[in-house]
Amino acid sequence: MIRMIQSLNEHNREDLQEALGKGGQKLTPQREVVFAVLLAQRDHPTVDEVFNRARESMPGLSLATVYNCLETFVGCGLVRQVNHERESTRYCPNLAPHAHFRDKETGQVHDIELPPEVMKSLRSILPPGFDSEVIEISFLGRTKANDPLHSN
Amino acid sequence: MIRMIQSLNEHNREDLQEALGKGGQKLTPQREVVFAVLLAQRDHPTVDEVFNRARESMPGLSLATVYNCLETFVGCGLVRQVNHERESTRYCPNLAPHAHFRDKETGQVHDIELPPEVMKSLRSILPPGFDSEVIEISFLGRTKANDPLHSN
DNA sequence: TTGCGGTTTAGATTCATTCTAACTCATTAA
DNA sequence: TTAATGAGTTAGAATGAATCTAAACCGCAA
Repeated sequence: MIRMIQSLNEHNREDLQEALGKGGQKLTPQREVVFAVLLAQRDHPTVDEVFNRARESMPGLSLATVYNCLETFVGCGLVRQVNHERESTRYCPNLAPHAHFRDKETGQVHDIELPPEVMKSLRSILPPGFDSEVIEISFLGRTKANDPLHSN
Repeated sequence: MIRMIQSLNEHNREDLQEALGKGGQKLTPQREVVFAVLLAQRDHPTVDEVFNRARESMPGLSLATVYNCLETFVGCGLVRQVNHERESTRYCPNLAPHAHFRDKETGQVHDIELPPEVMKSLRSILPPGFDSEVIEISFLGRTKANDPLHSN
């Protein structure tokens, strides 16, 4: 698939700048390109994938910078890390609470919406004294129909 | 803590032998020692931790063998891998369905029982066409009281 | 213009894990 | 008894994602 990496639109750039600002960080050209890559194709790319896509519009970009940018985004709460077993970390700009479904065959990662009731029932299984900030839920399996609505 | 690594009791050795046999694998002295280490202290050790504990009773044991043994156990369904972020894989002989709670401060991993209703409600959030074999749930947070009942 | 701090960069380093090839050892075949 | 087979074990090399390091860069304030 040929895909032009356009820069961020006005709205997204403002969001990015604001979130970075709150975390005491600046908006740089590199950060803008890396963020644009994440928004352009929401397929949970690895750092290498982000790197390769970003270099299409910014050839001088270095891998270390992509690591730095993504770490900064995570620190500012703009982006979530997704880990499966010990494979390369993937990145996802979907901030709504959601689980991940990993297709055993294709390796593709799909977002699964998490209704509040389910979150609540999960929190309820913690014994007293256990205080959880983050809950990670991941499914591993197969997708029979490739529902395009959920294949991001 | 000083801890003697005893070998397996009759009952556990039989279980191990049977499970290995079903997977077309043999019971070897190394596998017995590694399995005994997992049963002796259910604290989700890393490979290195297993290695160090196992060498107390079998000094010639090699790290590669520990990797091999643990992989064999996982293949035979005797043991589960536990991953958190991209830290070293940990191993756990608790086969009942359970989630993991990771203490942000100590790094300790606690098993959290998973009632069938919760499993069901989780399965129900998958859109049609998504068929999941494995569900991994992990909490990250703090434990206020160090409840000894759950600190394995 | 100079200095400063944060950012970017290339390359080196780390470290868990996997791979490789030699070796051991029990069992089977000759 | 000996040879052959094959799974398991071993030490060390190789891999690869991620981190570290030190130099270069850049916008900005003094």
